[in-house]
Amino acid sequence: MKIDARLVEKRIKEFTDLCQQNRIKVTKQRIEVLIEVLRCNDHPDAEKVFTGLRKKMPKISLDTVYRTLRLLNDLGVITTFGFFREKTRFEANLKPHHHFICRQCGLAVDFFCDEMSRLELPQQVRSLGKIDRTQVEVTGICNNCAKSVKNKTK
Amino acid sequence: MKIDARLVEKRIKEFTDLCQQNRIKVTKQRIEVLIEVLRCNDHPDAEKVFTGLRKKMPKISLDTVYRTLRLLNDLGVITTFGFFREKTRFEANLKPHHHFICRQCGLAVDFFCDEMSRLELPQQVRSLGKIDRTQVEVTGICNNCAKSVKNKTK
DNA sequence: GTCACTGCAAAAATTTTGCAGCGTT
DNA sequence: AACGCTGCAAAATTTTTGCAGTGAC
Repeated sequence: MKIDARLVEKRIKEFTDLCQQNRIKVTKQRIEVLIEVLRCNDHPDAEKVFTGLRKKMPKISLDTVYRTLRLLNDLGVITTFGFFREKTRFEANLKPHHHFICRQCGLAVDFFCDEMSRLELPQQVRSLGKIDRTQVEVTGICNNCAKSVKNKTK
Repeated sequence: MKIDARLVEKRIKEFTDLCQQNRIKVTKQRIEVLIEVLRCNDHPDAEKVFTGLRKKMPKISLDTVYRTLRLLNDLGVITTFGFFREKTRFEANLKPHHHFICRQCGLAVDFFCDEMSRLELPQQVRSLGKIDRTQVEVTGICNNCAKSVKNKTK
């Protein structure tokens, strides 16, 4: 709940600098959405950001929150937990394993790694509850997508 | 693409046994959904399972696929990739870190662990593409939820 | 035969989009 | 002053639910 004002200033500055570089406007709503995500350290969804913000900014609309979250995510100012706008995906492989996921196309490849599977969790984590599964998620851009990105001017 | 018939038999038997234990009916649709998820090794979403199945079973409906996937997931016969029916969640913490997530209530706690952050990925994985992030996801039941579950007869 | 399951259609929930007016640059 | 952004409402997308008939036990 404690919020470090200096950190918030720093993160806002990072954001406004990025806006200037990208000719994106700095608006009250955008600043407030960023502050709200910084303030909530419990990985809020769009709805929670929205209701949290309404106390300070009663006129903000849910779609602006969605648009802003996407913008902040695209700029790399915030991240998503799991994937952005992804449907639920299923898998039948119940053996302990890990994933490589391409954040461009969603390609998901299973891999096994004894070293990782044997990892001991810090006591601090084990004390949070009963652990069922420890899984490594490796995120990146797959070779296929890397090829197509090279064609565009990035 | 290669599908091991013996493995499929084994998994179907596991499922039918669970059905008998739980007085759940074994239907053609349920068996076929399970086979389809076993057959797709690319972590399909409900829509993909549905369209894949329609070739064999043209009358199956999308809502049956959804219902069945949820049932299989609840029985522990399949898993989801990320979380089932979860909204997109955001976080402002950009430093490399890991998560404990309660699969009951969605509680997400960040934690740091040098040993994990320093993990070297197998060559097999690094060759899949450009790696941006390696994150450990620990899934379980948090202490709070464990308490409330104890009250029910499980 | 019973009652859980399916398919249909319709609803709920989540996220996106078109548009007219407003506010940042 | 220009034009990107907001809020509204409406649409699109993903997932769930009510109901009458069907099929598993």
